[in-house]
Amino acid sequence: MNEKKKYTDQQLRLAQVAKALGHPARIAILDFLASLDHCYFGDIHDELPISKATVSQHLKELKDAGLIQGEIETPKVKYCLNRENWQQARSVFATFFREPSCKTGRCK
Amino acid sequence: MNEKKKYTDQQLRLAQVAKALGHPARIAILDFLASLDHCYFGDIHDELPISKATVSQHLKELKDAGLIQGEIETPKVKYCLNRENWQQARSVFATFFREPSCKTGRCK
DNA sequence: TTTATTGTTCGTATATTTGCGAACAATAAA
DNA sequence: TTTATTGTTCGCAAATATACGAACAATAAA
Repeated sequence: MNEKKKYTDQQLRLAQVAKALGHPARIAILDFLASLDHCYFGDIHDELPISKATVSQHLKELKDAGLIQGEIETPKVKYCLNRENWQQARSVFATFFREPSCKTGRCK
Repeated sequence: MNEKKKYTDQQLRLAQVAKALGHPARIAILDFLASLDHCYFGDIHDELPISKATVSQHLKELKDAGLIQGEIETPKVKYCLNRENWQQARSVFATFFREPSCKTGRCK
């Protein structure tokens, strides 16, 4: 048994999402995906100054964090935001930055 | 000269802050600091399941990201949020999660 | 069948992150 | 002076992250 507290689920999820956002390439990908309904791998690659292998890797991380989803449309791969988890992330951050008194009390 | 775009300052700053938030210990530290006006190193260490050397390291990262500030009050060290940068971070995230149409247009 | 297109995966190199104990610094107390 | 308190810094080990070229898979086109 540990003597000190571990982290809450909220803290773990927030850290997980923040980590996924912790690279400019991934931010650029999300900015891009948020600006349209969907697009293909090549479109994303064209937006970024890195190799396709690296883009693919960043996309995988975003997918693992639940922020985006990909779907094969042979011969292309279609990507889009996972809008549901995107809103969840938004709310997790909003809560984090909210005044502490609002988290516990009667703050709308 | 690079052929493809680099990242915008906004994207770089957001990634930098997100990276600083990308570990549960640092989230826990910020949650704690946000809940009070200030506190001392020992108080933070008591909240976390990690060694003081590691706590000190996490604090340094948060300080480097501009999210907190420390001040020596011999023999203790007082820590608190950097409220100004905290609000800036809040707004950078809020913008990021905002609908794209709101970023360019006439959205309040 | 051969060739082209579109991405993913593999293998590898390098850099960064995380974590800890030990040593250290600065001051105060005994 | 010696001892205790409070944190930081150093040195190191192990784990992750970042990046890329090459190889590969799946399909479509020639």
